[in-house]
Amino acid sequence: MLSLVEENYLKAIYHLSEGGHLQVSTNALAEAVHTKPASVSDMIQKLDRKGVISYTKYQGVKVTDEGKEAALKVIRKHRLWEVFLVKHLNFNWDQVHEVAEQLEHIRSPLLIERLDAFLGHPNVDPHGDPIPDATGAINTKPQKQLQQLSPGSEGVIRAVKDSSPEFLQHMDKLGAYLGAQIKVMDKVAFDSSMKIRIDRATTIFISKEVAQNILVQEN
Amino acid sequence: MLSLVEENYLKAIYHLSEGGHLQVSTNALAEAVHTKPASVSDMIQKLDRKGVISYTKYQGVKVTDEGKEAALKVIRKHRLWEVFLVKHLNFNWDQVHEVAEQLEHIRSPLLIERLDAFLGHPNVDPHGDPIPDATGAINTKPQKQLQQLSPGSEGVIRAVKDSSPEFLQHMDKLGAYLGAQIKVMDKVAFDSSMKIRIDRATTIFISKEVAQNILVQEN
DNA sequence: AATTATTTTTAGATTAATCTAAATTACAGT
DNA sequence: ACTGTAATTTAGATTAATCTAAAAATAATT
Ligand SMILES: [Mn+2]
Ligand SMILES: [Mn+2]
Ligand SMILES: [Mn+2]
Ligand SMILES: [Mn+2]
Repeated sequence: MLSLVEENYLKAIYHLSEGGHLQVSTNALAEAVHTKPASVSDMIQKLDRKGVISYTKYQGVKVTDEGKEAALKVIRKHRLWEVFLVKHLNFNWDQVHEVAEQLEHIRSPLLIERLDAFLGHPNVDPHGDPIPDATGAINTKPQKQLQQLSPGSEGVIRAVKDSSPEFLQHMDKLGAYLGAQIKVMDKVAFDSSMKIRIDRATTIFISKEVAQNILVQEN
Repeated sequence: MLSLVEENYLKAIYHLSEGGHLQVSTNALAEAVHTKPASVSDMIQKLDRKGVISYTKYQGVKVTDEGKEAALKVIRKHRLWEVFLVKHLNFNWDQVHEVAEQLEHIRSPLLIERLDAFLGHPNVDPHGDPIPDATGAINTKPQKQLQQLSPGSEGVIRAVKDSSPEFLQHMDKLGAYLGAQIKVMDKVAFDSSMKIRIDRATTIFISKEVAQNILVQEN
């Protein structure tokens, strides 16, 4: 049984190790959970004792199979709640994260099972992130950063890498949304910025930073 | 700003003082929040310092206006979530309390406002308890304990005083539900048990204890 | 390889919430 | 008014989560 705080640490470790880094460093984790490295050092020893991560001093941590299962349960809840907020309570996609961060800790197997059914067993959240099923299985489709496409190629926006309100509000301003059809019109070699056409209608310019945070399914 | 634990104490104090007792005793509160009197003694001093209750040593506590406002916000959330669970997630009325006990602490003014609208601004929860509006106003209708009715009188079940799973499951077994039409057929002087007819169809016997926990609106 | 610099861990404190045991106050019945 | 019981409060500890400052280990640079 993990506390709310322990769940947040575990989820952060899981997310940090998703990015390829098998060993998650103390400093990176401190940054992610907004605490100091000293606090992290204490906590990872506790999580190691609980068996959800494996930790060797000065070498960082790694989630165990048991830890992965626990992390995925929290992530599942987080994303299902996000779907509820957007689909049924008319939240915008930039307003859901903070609330879901709280709701993900509600303990009730029945609740999450019923919520999932109520929502029609969605497989992605409002940011395009996949929702693990009750067993923890994730349905992951091949996606590329928009930045990696070359002029002429087309695709559909499927997810965003950055779910911060700032980025999402910028997306809204650009008229870029999940499901939008896009075509790369031009790519500037100098700064990797791009000109893209959305829904065969409007043409916009986006910076490299933006293009890196848009994930597309290529046609 | 109150912590989750402080919110639970405050809500308990509010509920205990609803029963007419203006001053809530340390022991009663300890029982209600499942802690020891020593812990309560500490906590009520803190809540007094925060201005939500007024406390004089050895004399018990009383919620202040500010405290009442805060308590009603938590109660509003608790009851709205209960409605959601029953109406949309198919929970039975005996399954909602524990989960609502957690959900009532989620902090998001937007969430509760939207949830209220989504539910169609209900004014009672699944146990017939009134739901305070956003300003804290409660719409309270005249209700009597079924136990107080005399033979021949009729009415409608509007609420239950006891929301424990045990009592609610017993209600289910009896076929007694909110909105049911009832008529008192007979009342035994010896033990105050009653014979009542539900929906002009089935006749059942109920004990004094049961009759005291059923609230009816008399015709 | 030796010396810095960085990262990580430990030591020692702090705050919130709880407990047990002891001290105090209030109340009730003679 | 006195005395015993019950209720309440205080004292002192404990656990979880955090912090700052200092020590130790690792990594990077001459
Ligand atoms: Mn969280
Ligand atoms: Mn998301
Ligand atoms: Mn609660
Ligand atoms: Mn209720």
